[in-house]
Amino acid sequence: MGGGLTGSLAREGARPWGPDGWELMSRSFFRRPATVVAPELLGCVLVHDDAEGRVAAEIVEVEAYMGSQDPASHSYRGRTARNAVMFGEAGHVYVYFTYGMHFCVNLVCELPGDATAVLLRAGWIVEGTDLAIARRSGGADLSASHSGKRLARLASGPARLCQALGVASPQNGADACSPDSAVRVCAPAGFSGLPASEVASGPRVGVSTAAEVPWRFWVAGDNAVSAYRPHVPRDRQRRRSGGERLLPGS
DNA sequence: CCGAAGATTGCCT
DNA sequence: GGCAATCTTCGGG
Repeated sequence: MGGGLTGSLAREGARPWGPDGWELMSRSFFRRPATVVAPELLGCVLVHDDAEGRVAAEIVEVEAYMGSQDPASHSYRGRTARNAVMFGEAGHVYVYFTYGMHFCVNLVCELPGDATAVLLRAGWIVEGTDLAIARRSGGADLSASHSGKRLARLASGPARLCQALGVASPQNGADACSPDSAVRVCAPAGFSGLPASEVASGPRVGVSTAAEVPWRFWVAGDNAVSAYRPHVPRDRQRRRSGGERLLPGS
């Protein structure tokens, strides 16, 4: 196949990512409910520039979080230091830290105070593949041996996407609609979302409340979309070093 | 391929 | 103190 680009495209017939024909998403695009914005972000490209270089990913899986109406949203119980960006201007990036080791990235929607957002769950790297691989493999240079399956996993999952793009706490609050921002979202000129036939939806992943609403959207058939895993409540929190054991005879 | 379990920090009850 | 919008490794099939 071609070979001019640094990354592969997720879909046949898509406009190739490059310097021409792509433009920044407008603020007004994000000033709508997250459930409307979310599916339209599929096919757009998230870009992050830093001292190491540029990595860009086509967005292929997202979830909407609906603020005070949505018990699964970080903003459901009001503003805190952590979620403050969600309560601000649309088009900004809300990055949060979770599970003691991972970052995830959202795009803020609607009007200030609404605190709705779209979580970016998976992407295809379309620029900066070598840097993305280096970041995901902890610095080891494994770029030679990369099958399509392994490439698909590079940014498949919200924390993998952030790691591949180098997005973390310093990027929290960045304005994705500003040409001067390190983090931006772009779309082909005139883009108004993928054809409905290419968009699938279903329940959100890893969410224990409001599991019934189909607010997860993905590019139908895309290899980088994580398989659906229903939420499983924890109860295996025991088991520290030091020999806790199950009761005998139960 | 699949399921189970550990890692590791900060937020919220 | 519990557990999270997760990922990885490891062991078995």
